[in-house]
Amino acid sequence: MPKETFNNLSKDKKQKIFIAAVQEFSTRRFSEVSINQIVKTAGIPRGSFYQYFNDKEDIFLYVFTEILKEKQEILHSTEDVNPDADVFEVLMQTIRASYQWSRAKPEYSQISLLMEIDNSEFIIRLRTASANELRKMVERDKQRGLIKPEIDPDLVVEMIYSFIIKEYFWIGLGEDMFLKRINDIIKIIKEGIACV
Amino acid sequence: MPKETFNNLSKDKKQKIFIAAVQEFSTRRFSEVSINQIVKTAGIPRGSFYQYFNDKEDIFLYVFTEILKEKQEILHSTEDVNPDADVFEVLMQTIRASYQWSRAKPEYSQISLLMEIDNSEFIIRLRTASANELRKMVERDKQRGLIKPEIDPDLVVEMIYSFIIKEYFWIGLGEDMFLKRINDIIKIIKEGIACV
DNA sequence: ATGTCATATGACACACTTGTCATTTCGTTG
DNA sequence: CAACGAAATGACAAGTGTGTCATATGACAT
Repeated sequence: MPKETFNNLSKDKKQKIFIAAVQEFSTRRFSEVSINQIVKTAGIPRGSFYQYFNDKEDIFLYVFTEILKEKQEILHSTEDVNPDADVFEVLMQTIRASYQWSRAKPEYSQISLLMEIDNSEFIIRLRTASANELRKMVERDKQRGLIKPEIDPDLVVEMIYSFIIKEYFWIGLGEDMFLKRINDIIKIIKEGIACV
Repeated sequence: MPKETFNNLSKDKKQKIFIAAVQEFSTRRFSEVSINQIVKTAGIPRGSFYQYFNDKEDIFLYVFTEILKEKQEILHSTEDVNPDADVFEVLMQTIRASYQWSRAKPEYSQISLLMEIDNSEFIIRLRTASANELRKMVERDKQRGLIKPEIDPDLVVEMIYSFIIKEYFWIGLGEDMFLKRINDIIKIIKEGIACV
Protein backbone atom coordinates (compact mmCIF):
# COMPACT_ATOMS: atom_id res chain seq x y z
CA MET A 1 0.00 0.00 0.00
CA PRO A 2 1.07 3.62 -0.54
CA LYS A 3 3.83 5.11 1.57
CA GLU A 4 3.17 7.83 4.09
CA THR A 5 4.39 10.42 1.60
CA PHE A 6 1.47 9.66 -0.64
CA ASN A 7 -1.10 10.14 2.06
CA ASN A 8 0.40 13.52 2.85
CA LEU A 9 -0.26 14.70 -0.67
CA SER A 10 -3.03 17.14 -1.47
CA LYS A 11 -6.35 15.57 -2.40
CA ASP A 12 -5.96 17.00 -5.86
CA LYS A 13 -2.62 15.41 -6.54
CA LYS A 14 -3.72 12.10 -5.10
CA GLN A 15 -6.74 12.16 -7.34
CA LYS A 16 -4.62 12.98 -10.38
CA ILE A 17 -2.41 9.98 -9.74
CA PHE A 18 -5.36 7.73 -9.00
CA ILE A 19 -7.05 8.67 -12.25
CA ALA A 20 -3.90 8.14 -14.25
CA ALA A 21 -3.45 4.72 -12.68
CA VAL A 22 -7.06 3.77 -13.36
CA GLN A 23 -6.68 4.79 -16.95
CA GLU A 24 -3.61 2.63 -17.35
CA PHE A 25 -4.88 -0.40 -15.46
CA SER A 26 -8.17 -0.35 -17.31
CA THR A 27 -6.61 -0.52 -20.74
CA ARG A 28 -3.63 -2.80 -20.26
CA ARG A 29 -3.35 -6.02 -18.38
CA PHE A 30 -1.24 -6.02 -15.27
CA SER A 31 1.97 -7.30 -16.79
CA GLU A 32 1.73 -4.74 -19.57
CA VAL A 33 1.08 -1.71 -17.43
CA SER A 34 3.95 0.75 -17.52
CA ILE A 35 4.78 2.96 -14.59
CA ASN A 36 6.34 5.31 -17.10
CA GLN A 37 2.96 5.74 -18.69
CA ILE A 38 1.26 6.38 -15.37
CA VAL A 39 3.66 9.11 -14.32
CA LYS A 40 3.39 10.64 -17.75
CA THR A 41 -0.38 10.95 -17.66
CA ALA A 42 -0.36 11.96 -14.02
CA GLY A 43 2.17 14.65 -14.86
CA ILE A 44 4.49 13.76 -12.02
CA PRO A 45 8.21 13.00 -12.22
CA ARG A 46 9.28 9.42 -12.22
CA GLY A 47 11.20 9.81 -8.99
CA SER A 48 8.11 10.98 -7.18
CA PHE A 49 6.25 7.83 -8.03
CA TYR A 50 8.78 5.78 -6.13
CA GLN A 51 8.44 8.23 -3.29
CA TYR A 52 4.77 7.30 -3.06
CA PHE A 53 4.66 3.62 -4.00
CA ASN A 54 7.03 0.72 -3.87
CA ASP A 55 6.21 -0.68 -7.28
CA LYS A 56 3.47 -1.65 -9.69
CA GLU A 57 1.86 -4.13 -7.31
CA ASP A 58 1.74 -1.47 -4.67
CA ILE A 59 -0.19 1.04 -6.71
CA PHE A 60 -2.45 -1.61 -8.13
CA LEU A 61 -3.37 -2.75 -4.65
CA TYR A 62 -4.21 0.82 -3.82
CA VAL A 63 -6.36 1.37 -6.89
CA PHE A 64 -8.03 -1.97 -6.43
CA THR A 65 -9.02 -1.52 -2.80
CA GLU A 66 -10.17 2.00 -3.52
CA ILE A 67 -12.47 0.78 -6.25
CA LEU A 68 -13.70 -2.14 -4.19
CA LYS A 69 -14.60 0.24 -1.38
CA GLU A 70 -16.64 2.35 -3.74
CA LYS A 71 -18.36 -0.61 -5.31
CA GLN A 72 -19.33 -2.14 -2.02
CA GLU A 73 -20.84 1.12 -0.89
CA ILE A 74 -23.04 1.16 -3.94
CA LEU A 75 -23.98 -2.50 -3.75
CA HIS A 76 -24.86 -2.33 -0.10
CA SER A 77 -26.90 0.82 -0.45
CA THR A 78 -29.24 -1.13 -2.73
CA GLU A 79 -29.59 -3.84 -0.17
CA ASP A 80 -33.33 -3.92 0.17
CA VAL A 81 -33.40 -7.58 -0.72
CA ASN A 82 -36.32 -9.73 0.28
CA PRO A 83 -34.90 -12.24 2.79
CA ASP A 84 -37.08 -15.00 1.32
CA ALA A 85 -35.83 -14.47 -2.23
CA ASP A 86 -34.16 -17.48 -3.81
CA VAL A 87 -30.64 -17.40 -5.20
CA PHE A 88 -31.88 -16.70 -8.70
CA GLU A 89 -33.75 -13.62 -7.62
CA VAL A 90 -30.91 -12.28 -5.49
CA LEU A 91 -28.48 -12.93 -8.28
CA MET A 92 -30.56 -11.00 -10.75
CA GLN A 93 -30.88 -8.11 -8.37
CA THR A 94 -27.17 -7.98 -7.62
CA ILE A 95 -26.30 -8.06 -11.26
CA ARG A 96 -28.71 -5.27 -11.99
CA ALA A 97 -27.01 -3.09 -9.38
CA SER A 98 -23.62 -4.15 -10.56
CA TYR A 99 -24.60 -3.20 -14.08
CA GLN A 100 -25.49 0.28 -12.98
CA TRP A 101 -22.12 0.58 -11.38
CA SER A 102 -20.36 -0.57 -14.54
CA ARG A 103 -22.25 2.00 -16.48
CA ALA A 104 -21.38 4.78 -14.07
CA LYS A 105 -17.72 3.83 -13.83
CA PRO A 106 -16.79 1.95 -16.95
CA GLU A 107 -13.04 2.11 -16.30
CA TYR A 108 -13.48 0.61 -12.87
CA SER A 109 -15.46 -2.32 -14.12
CA GLN A 110 -12.98 -2.70 -16.93
CA ILE A 111 -10.29 -3.24 -14.33
CA SER A 112 -12.32 -5.96 -12.63
CA LEU A 113 -12.86 -7.54 -15.99
CA LEU A 114 -9.19 -7.49 -16.86
CA MET A 115 -8.47 -9.05 -13.51
CA GLU A 116 -10.76 -11.93 -14.25
CA ILE A 117 -8.85 -12.88 -17.34
CA ASP A 118 -5.43 -12.21 -15.92
CA ASN A 119 -3.25 -14.95 -14.67
CA SER A 120 -0.28 -13.09 -13.27
CA GLU A 121 0.88 -14.58 -10.01
CA PHE A 122 -0.05 -11.43 -8.24
CA ILE A 123 -3.54 -11.04 -9.63
CA ILE A 124 -4.43 -14.63 -8.94
CA ARG A 125 -3.43 -14.17 -5.34
CA LEU A 126 -5.65 -11.15 -5.19
CA ARG A 127 -8.79 -12.59 -6.72
CA THR A 128 -10.94 -13.00 -3.69
CA ALA A 129 -13.58 -15.62 -3.28
CA SER A 130 -16.44 -13.19 -3.55
CA ALA A 131 -18.15 -16.32 -4.70
CA ASN A 132 -18.50 -17.37 -1.10
CA GLU A 133 -21.70 -15.52 -0.44
CA LEU A 134 -23.21 -17.00 -3.54
CA ARG A 135 -22.31 -20.51 -2.47
CA LYS A 136 -23.99 -20.04 0.85
CA MET A 137 -27.16 -18.99 -0.88
CA VAL A 138 -27.11 -22.03 -3.11
CA GLU A 139 -26.62 -24.25 -0.09
CA ARG A 140 -29.46 -22.59 1.74
CA ASP A 141 -31.81 -23.03 -1.21
CA LYS A 142 -30.78 -26.63 -1.43
CA GLN A 143 -31.87 -27.14 2.15
CA ARG A 144 -35.08 -25.26 1.48
CA GLY A 145 -35.77 -27.85 -1.20
CA LEU A 146 -35.58 -25.39 -4.04
CA ILE A 147 -32.54 -26.98 -5.64
CA LYS A 148 -32.02 -30.60 -6.54
CA PRO A 149 -30.19 -32.49 -3.80
CA GLU A 150 -27.61 -34.03 -6.12
CA ILE A 151 -26.33 -30.62 -7.26
CA ASP A 152 -22.82 -29.58 -6.21
CA PRO A 153 -23.02 -25.97 -4.96
CA ASP A 154 -19.41 -25.24 -5.81
CA LEU A 155 -19.93 -26.25 -9.38
CA VAL A 156 -23.02 -24.09 -9.68
CA VAL A 157 -21.21 -21.10 -8.27
CA GLU A 158 -18.38 -21.63 -10.66
CA MET A 159 -20.71 -21.86 -13.61
CA ILE A 160 -22.62 -18.78 -12.67
CA TYR A 161 -19.51 -16.88 -11.88
CA SER A 162 -17.63 -17.78 -15.02
CA PHE A 163 -20.55 -17.08 -17.25
CA ILE A 164 -21.67 -13.85 -15.74
CA ILE A 165 -18.14 -12.55 -15.86
CA LYS A 166 -17.90 -13.37 -19.51
CA GLU A 167 -21.21 -11.75 -20.06
CA TYR A 168 -19.86 -8.44 -18.89
CA PHE A 169 -17.93 -8.24 -22.09
CA TRP A 170 -21.31 -7.79 -23.73
CA ILE A 171 -22.05 -4.78 -21.65
CA GLY A 172 -21.96 -2.56 -24.70
CA LEU A 173 -25.28 -4.01 -25.80
CA GLY A 174 -27.28 -1.71 -23.60
CA GLU A 175 -29.22 -2.36 -20.45
CA ASP A 176 -32.21 -4.20 -21.87
CA MET A 177 -30.23 -6.60 -23.98
CA PHE A 178 -27.68 -7.18 -21.28
CA LEU A 179 -30.23 -7.93 -18.58
CA LYS A 180 -32.25 -10.11 -20.93
CA ARG A 181 -29.18 -12.20 -21.64
CA ILE A 182 -28.40 -12.57 -17.97
CA ASN A 183 -32.00 -13.48 -17.33
CA ASP A 184 -31.90 -16.14 -20.03
CA ILE A 185 -28.72 -17.58 -18.60
CA ILE A 186 -30.10 -17.78 -15.11
CA LYS A 187 -33.24 -19.39 -16.46
CA ILE A 188 -31.19 -22.03 -18.25
CA ILE A 189 -29.21 -22.78 -15.14
CA LYS A 190 -32.46 -23.00 -13.22
CA GLU A 191 -34.56 -25.04 -15.62
CA GLY A 192 -32.23 -26.42 -18.27
CA ILE A 193 -32.64 -26.36 -22.01
CA ALA A 194 -34.03 -29.81 -22.69
CA CYS A 195 -37.70 -30.51 -23.15
CA VAL A 196 -39.28 -32.40 -20.28
CA MET B 1 3.57 -17.78 -42.34
CA PRO B 2 7.21 -18.88 -42.50
CA LYS B 3 9.43 -17.65 -45.30
CA GLU B 4 10.75 -19.99 -47.94
CA THR B 5 14.09 -20.15 -46.11
CA PHE B 6 12.41 -21.86 -43.22
CA ASN B 7 10.86 -24.55 -45.37
CA ASN B 8 14.26 -25.28 -46.85
CA LEU B 9 15.66 -26.08 -43.44
CA SER B 10 16.39 -29.63 -42.36
CA LYS B 11 13.55 -31.40 -40.58
CA ASP B 12 15.68 -31.49 -37.47
CA LYS B 13 16.27 -27.78 -37.33
CA LYS B 14 12.66 -27.00 -38.10
CA GLN B 15 11.62 -29.28 -35.28
CA LYS B 16 14.06 -27.65 -32.89
CA ILE B 17 12.62 -24.23 -33.62
CA PHE B 18 9.06 -25.49 -33.43
CA ILE B 19 9.66 -27.05 -30.04
CA ALA B 20 11.32 -23.94 -28.70
CA ALA B 21 8.40 -21.85 -29.90
CA VAL B 22 5.85 -24.21 -28.36
CA GLN B 23 7.66 -24.07 -25.08
CA GLU B 24 7.60 -20.30 -25.09
CA PHE B 25 4.02 -19.87 -26.29
CA SER B 26 2.73 -22.40 -23.80
CA THR B 27 4.15 -20.64 -20.77
CA ARG B 28 3.74 -16.98 -21.61
CA ARG B 29 0.82 -15.15 -23.10
CA PHE B 30 1.27 -13.77 -26.57
CA SER B 31 2.23 -10.24 -25.63
CA GLU B 32 4.82 -11.54 -23.19
CA VAL B 33 6.50 -14.02 -25.49
CA SER B 34 10.05 -13.02 -26.33
CA ILE B 35 11.69 -13.88 -29.60
CA ASN B 36 14.97 -13.59 -27.75
CA GLN B 37 13.89 -16.45 -25.56
CA ILE B 38 12.82 -18.57 -28.50
CA VAL B 39 16.10 -18.23 -30.34
CA LYS B 40 17.97 -18.92 -27.15
CA THR B 41 16.20 -22.21 -26.47
CA ALA B 42 16.27 -23.16 -30.13
CA GLY B 43 20.00 -22.46 -30.20
CA ILE B 44 19.86 -20.37 -33.35
CA PRO B 45 21.23 -16.89 -33.84
CA ARG B 46 18.85 -14.01 -33.63
CA GLY B 47 19.47 -13.00 -37.21
CA SER B 48 18.42 -16.40 -38.47
CA PHE B 49 15.05 -16.09 -36.86
CA TYR B 50 14.26 -13.10 -38.99
CA GLN B 51 15.47 -15.05 -41.98
CA TYR B 52 12.73 -17.58 -41.30
CA PHE B 53 9.88 -15.52 -39.91
CA ASN B 54 8.71 -11.96 -40.18
CA ASP B 55 7.88 -11.49 -36.54
CA LYS B 56 6.14 -12.94 -33.50
CA GLU B 57 2.74 -13.15 -35.17
CA ASP B 58 4.30 -15.01 -38.02
CA ILE B 59 5.79 -17.78 -35.94
CA PHE B 60 2.72 -18.00 -33.76
CA LEU B 61 0.56 -18.50 -36.80
CA TYR B 62 2.86 -21.28 -37.86
CA VAL B 63 2.85 -23.01 -34.49
CA PHE B 64 -0.89 -22.57 -34.18
CA THR B 65 -1.83 -24.05 -37.54
CA GLU B 66 0.61 -26.87 -37.02
CA ILE B 67 -1.03 -27.77 -33.72
CA LEU B 68 -4.52 -27.37 -35.12
CA LYS B 69 -3.66 -29.75 -37.91
CA GLU B 70 -2.51 -32.35 -35.44
CA LYS B 71 -5.51 -31.91 -33.21
CA GLN B 72 -7.99 -32.22 -36.02
CA GLU B 73 -6.36 -35.43 -37.15
CA ILE B 74 -6.87 -36.90 -33.71
CA LEU B 75 -10.40 -35.62 -33.28
CA HIS B 76 -11.51 -36.87 -36.66
CA SER B 77 -9.96 -40.26 -36.22
CA THR B 78 -12.32 -40.84 -33.29
CA GLU B 79 -15.29 -39.90 -35.42
CA ASP B 80 -17.47 -42.94 -34.90
CA VAL B 81 -20.28 -40.79 -33.63
CA ASN B 82 -23.82 -42.05 -33.74
CA PRO B 83 -25.65 -39.75 -36.18
CA ASP B 84 -28.75 -39.80 -34.00
CA ALA B 85 -26.90 -38.69 -30.88
CA ASP B 86 -28.13 -35.45 -29.37
CA VAL B 87 -25.92 -32.47 -28.80
CA PHE B 88 -25.24 -33.48 -25.20
CA GLU B 89 -23.95 -36.86 -26.20
CA VAL B 90 -21.80 -35.54 -29.03
CA LEU B 91 -20.41 -32.87 -26.76
CA MET B 92 -19.43 -35.37 -24.14
CA GLN B 93 -17.76 -37.55 -26.72
CA THR B 94 -15.81 -34.69 -28.24
CA ILE B 95 -14.64 -33.52 -24.89
CA ARG B 96 -13.50 -36.99 -23.99
CA ALA B 97 -11.36 -37.13 -27.13
CA SER B 98 -10.14 -33.62 -26.58
CA TYR B 99 -9.13 -34.56 -23.08
CA GLN B 100 -7.01 -37.39 -24.37
CA TRP B 101 -5.29 -34.97 -26.67
CA SER B 102 -4.61 -32.55 -23.84
CA ARG B 103 -3.09 -35.32 -21.87
CA ALA B 104 -0.90 -36.46 -24.71
CA LYS B 105 0.28 -32.96 -25.63
CA PRO B 106 -0.08 -30.78 -22.57
CA GLU B 107 1.92 -27.90 -24.02
CA TYR B 108 -0.28 -27.78 -27.08
CA SER B 109 -3.46 -27.63 -25.10
CA GLN B 110 -1.86 -25.06 -22.86
CA ILE B 111 -1.43 -22.85 -25.88
CA SER B 112 -5.10 -23.18 -26.77
CA LEU B 113 -5.96 -22.36 -23.21
CA LEU B 114 -3.78 -19.29 -23.14
CA MET B 115 -5.41 -18.19 -26.35
CA GLU B 116 -8.82 -18.37 -24.78
CA ILE B 117 -7.89 -15.93 -22.08
CA ASP B 118 -5.85 -13.67 -24.29
CA ASN B 119 -7.20 -10.47 -25.63
CA SER B 120 -4.43 -9.26 -27.84
CA GLU B 121 -5.75 -7.83 -31.07
CA PHE B 122 -4.03 -10.54 -32.98
CA ILE B 123 -5.26 -13.48 -30.93
CA ILE B 124 -8.84 -12.28 -30.97
CA ARG B 125 -8.72 -12.12 -34.74
CA LEU B 126 -7.43 -15.66 -34.76
CA ARG B 127 -9.95 -17.23 -32.45
CA THR B 128 -12.11 -19.03 -34.92
CA ALA B 129 -15.75 -19.73 -34.49
CA SER B 130 -15.20 -23.40 -33.88
CA ALA B 131 -18.43 -22.95 -32.02
CA ASN B 132 -20.25 -23.02 -35.34
CA GLU B 133 -20.58 -26.76 -35.51
CA LEU B 134 -21.95 -26.82 -32.01
CA ARG B 135 -24.56 -24.21 -32.85
CA LYS B 136 -25.78 -26.22 -35.78
CA MET B 137 -26.24 -29.21 -33.51
CA VAL B 138 -28.24 -27.19 -31.04
CA GLU B 139 -30.45 -25.88 -33.81
CA ARG B 140 -30.97 -29.35 -35.17
CA ASP B 141 -31.96 -30.68 -31.76
CA LYS B 142 -34.33 -27.79 -31.35
CA GLN B 143 -36.08 -28.80 -34.55
CA ARG B 144 -36.12 -32.40 -33.43
CA GLY B 145 -38.04 -31.20 -30.38
CA LEU B 146 -35.31 -32.12 -27.94
CA ILE B 147 -34.63 -28.56 -26.88
CA LYS B 148 -37.14 -25.97 -25.69
CA PRO B 149 -38.31 -23.73 -28.52
CA GLU B 150 -37.66 -20.49 -26.64
CA ILE B 151 -33.96 -21.24 -26.21
CA ASP B 152 -31.45 -19.08 -28.09
CA PRO B 153 -28.88 -21.42 -29.67
CA ASP B 154 -26.18 -18.78 -29.69
CA LEU B 155 -26.53 -18.26 -26.00
CA VAL B 156 -26.35 -21.96 -25.31
CA VAL B 157 -23.23 -22.32 -27.39
CA GLU B 158 -21.65 -19.45 -25.60
CA MET B 159 -22.49 -20.90 -22.23
CA ILE B 160 -21.20 -24.32 -23.07
CA TYR B 161 -18.12 -22.91 -24.64
CA SER B 162 -17.23 -20.65 -21.76
CA PHE B 163 -17.86 -23.29 -19.07
CA ILE B 164 -16.00 -25.99 -20.81
CA ILE B 165 -13.03 -23.79 -21.55
CA LYS B 166 -12.81 -22.75 -17.97
CA GLU B 167 -13.10 -26.34 -16.95
CA TYR B 168 -9.93 -27.20 -18.77
CA PHE B 169 -8.05 -25.39 -16.10
CA TRP B 170 -9.11 -28.24 -13.85
CA ILE B 171 -7.48 -30.74 -16.07
CA GLY B 172 -4.95 -31.55 -13.39
CA LEU B 173 -7.65 -33.35 -11.45
CA GLY B 174 -7.33 -36.52 -13.41
CA GLU B 175 -9.58 -38.07 -15.99
CA ASP B 176 -12.37 -39.33 -13.76
CA MET B 177 -12.84 -36.12 -11.85
CA PHE B 178 -12.51 -34.02 -14.96
CA LEU B 179 -15.07 -35.99 -16.94
CA LYS B 180 -17.44 -36.13 -14.00
CA ARG B 181 -17.36 -32.36 -13.71
CA ILE B 182 -18.00 -31.92 -17.40
CA ASN B 183 -20.82 -34.40 -17.15
CA ASP B 184 -22.37 -32.51 -14.26
CA ILE B 185 -22.13 -29.26 -16.17
CA ILE B 186 -23.78 -30.69 -19.22
CA LYS B 187 -26.51 -32.18 -17.07
CA ILE B 188 -27.19 -28.82 -15.48
CA ILE B 189 -27.42 -27.13 -18.83
CA LYS B 190 -29.74 -29.89 -19.96
CA GLU B 191 -32.02 -30.18 -16.95
CA GLY B 192 -31.33 -27.18 -14.72
CA ILE B 193 -30.69 -27.12 -11.03
CA ALA B 194 -34.13 -26.23 -9.68
CA CYS B 195 -36.57 -28.80 -8.38
CA VAL B 196 -39.57 -29.38 -10.61
C1' DA C 1 39.39 -22.67 -59.30
C1' DT C 2 36.30 -19.28 -59.70
C1' DG C 3 32.01 -17.20 -59.52
C1' DT C 4 27.41 -16.90 -57.78
C1' DC C 5 23.93 -16.90 -54.70
C1' DA C 6 21.27 -18.33 -50.82
C1' DT C 7 21.77 -18.53 -46.12
C1' DA C 8 24.04 -17.63 -41.46
C1' DT C 9 25.53 -14.51 -38.22
C1' DG C 10 26.06 -11.22 -34.43
C1' DA C 11 26.88 -6.40 -33.82
C1' DC C 12 24.16 -2.49 -34.03
C1' DA C 13 20.60 1.20 -33.45
C1' DC C 14 16.76 2.24 -31.17
C1' DA C 15 13.02 2.01 -28.02
C1' DC C 16 11.34 0.73 -24.12
C1' DT C 17 11.40 -0.79 -19.11
C1' DT C 18 12.49 -0.39 -13.84
C1' DG C 19 14.42 1.29 -9.54
C1' DT C 20 18.02 4.37 -7.39
C1' DC C 21 20.26 8.37 -5.81
C1' DA C 22 22.64 12.79 -5.43
C1' DT C 23 20.91 17.02 -5.66
C1' DT C 24 17.57 20.79 -5.25
C1' DT C 25 13.48 22.85 -3.43
C1' DC C 26 10.44 24.20 0.00
C1' DG C 27 7.83 24.58 4.29
C1' DT C 28 8.15 24.57 9.11
C1' DT C 29 10.14 25.45 13.28
C1' DG C 30 13.52 27.45 16.53
C1' DC D 1 16.73 34.74 9.49
C1' DA D 2 18.78 30.34 9.73
C1' DA D 3 18.67 25.61 9.83
C1' DC D 4 16.65 21.38 9.58
C1' DG D 5 14.33 17.63 7.39
C1' DA D 6 10.94 15.97 4.30
C1' DA D 7 9.69 15.76 -0.32
C1' DA D 8 10.58 16.64 -5.40
C1' DT D 9 13.26 15.86 -9.23
C1' DG D 10 15.42 14.03 -13.41
C1' DA D 11 19.69 11.95 -14.79
C1' DC D 12 21.46 7.52 -14.48
C1' DA D 13 22.64 2.48 -14.61
C1' DA D 14 21.23 -1.74 -16.03
C1' DG D 15 18.05 -4.48 -17.86
C1' DT D 16 14.53 -5.85 -21.22
C1' DG D 17 13.04 -6.08 -26.01
C1' DT D 18 12.78 -5.61 -31.54
C1' DG D 19 14.22 -5.54 -36.38
C1' DT D 20 18.11 -4.53 -39.70
C1' DC D 21 22.22 -4.95 -42.13
C1' DA D 22 26.95 -5.56 -43.67
C1' DT D 23 29.66 -9.22 -43.75
C1' DA D 24 30.99 -14.27 -43.52
C1' DT D 25 30.20 -18.81 -45.03
C1' DG D 26 29.52 -22.69 -47.70
C1' DA D 27 27.33 -25.37 -51.46
C1' DC D 28 26.89 -25.80 -56.05
C1' DA D 29 27.56 -24.67 -61.19
C1' DT D 30 30.57 -23.28 -64.59
